[in-house]
Amino acid sequence: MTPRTAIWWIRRDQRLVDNAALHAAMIDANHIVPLFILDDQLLSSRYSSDKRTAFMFDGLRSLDADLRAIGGTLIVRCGDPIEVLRQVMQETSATRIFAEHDFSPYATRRDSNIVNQLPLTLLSQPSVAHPDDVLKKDGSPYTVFTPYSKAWKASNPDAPELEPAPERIAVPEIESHSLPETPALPESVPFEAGYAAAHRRLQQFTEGDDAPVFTYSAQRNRIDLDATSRMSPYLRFGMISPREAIAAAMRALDNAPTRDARRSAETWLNELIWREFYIAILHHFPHVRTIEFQDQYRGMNWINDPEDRSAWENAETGYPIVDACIRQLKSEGWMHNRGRMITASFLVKHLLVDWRAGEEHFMQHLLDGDPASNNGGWQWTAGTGTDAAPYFRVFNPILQSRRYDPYGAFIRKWIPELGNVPDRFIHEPWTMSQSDQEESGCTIGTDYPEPIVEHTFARQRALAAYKRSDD
DNA sequence: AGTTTCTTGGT
DNA sequence: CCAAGAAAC
Repeated sequence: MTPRTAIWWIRRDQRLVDNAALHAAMIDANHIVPLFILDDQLLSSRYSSDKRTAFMFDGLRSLDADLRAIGGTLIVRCGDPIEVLRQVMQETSATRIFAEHDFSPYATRRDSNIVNQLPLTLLSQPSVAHPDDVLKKDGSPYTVFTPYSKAWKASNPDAPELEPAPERIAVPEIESHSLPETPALPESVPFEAGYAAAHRRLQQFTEGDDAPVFTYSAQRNRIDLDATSRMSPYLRFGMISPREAIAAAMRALDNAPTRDARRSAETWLNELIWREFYIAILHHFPHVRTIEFQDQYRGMNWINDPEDRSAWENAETGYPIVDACIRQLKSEGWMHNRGRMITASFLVKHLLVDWRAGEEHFMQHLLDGDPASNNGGWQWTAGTGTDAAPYFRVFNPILQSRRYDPYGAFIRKWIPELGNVPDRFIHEPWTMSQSDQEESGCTIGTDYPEPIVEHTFARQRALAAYKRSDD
């Protein structure tokens, strides 16, 4: 058989199972170059993150192991993608390049340039529904989630069939750079990179009659429980295919033992569709990356006090739930979604710090940091986005804390200074009397900060600022 | 995917 | 006074 070589250009599809680009490459050719390009442009961006980069390198090492198990190896090169691709095509006589789409703005620019110069074929995913496939009747994109999700479900009624991993792969012997060992992923990060770990977590979340997905509706907001899927870091890098997650959600829908369980599975499926919604929003409205989707809020008078911003970033706001969530973010590289809403609302509304500052901080720490979802979430909280919360929805951090960390277990885990504070004060420790402070070994202002802003005042100030912009 | 305040109908 | 629901922010 004459050798025919194709490049599988790996980007956000770091897996062998259900990989459209790999599959297409293997139909086209009998020699495959599984190529990952270390792109300086991306690694040096101020939105990049040491933890996320370390997680990605771990994932690539895991992918390399998976490739070696079927007779191949991962090829790593550094440099400008188009130059690297040209060079590798020349070295291997590869005739075509296959990659999965990446709809984020930088990737779109990069790929449309390369498509014009090299035989690059882009395949479906990372979203199950291509952003151009779920549109209103008049051909315009949806900007409200519920109708979008209805159209999405109508065009994707059944669980997708997954493409299995290849059993063998033949990779030409060419030079490969080794991946940097540093920065290493800190021990405190509770995510193991790679497909095997992702698949295990997905199974644990969705399989069996007592699977967590069946109690998701009731428990997903409980910040003190491990009741969410935690799939986001894996989906971020395609360490598992979104189709596999969606297939699992649809299977759970079919297998749900009770009406309540079915509703729960539906809720989780909707979360996966939110991800697709925000990919589509960023694709159709790339300007949301820099400015507000709703133009009436483009002239907001943010206070942007640097001390407030740094108090928030350093978990020193004096609101235990906010500070605990920020500590979780920095330690685990992940934050519970309820925590994301609480901390984001606090920064944007209580402190009137521009949402872009929070977006950047999240990008610097989240393993799952993704331009589409992160921007969508921040604009949602700021009330400036598509289908966003109306501006007057200001979270009360004390109420949220009581409701979603009812025993204060999450707060105590992350803020040991408050470990002996009685339950009735754990959500607002500044209300302790002098003697309560002494008894619990926590003096407010010394062991744990005073609240940097008073809730009722902050709420009124936010409402006024938004109202001014709204008029 | 919210919170606060006002209104109503009960005691 | 209180609870529940409506209305406003």
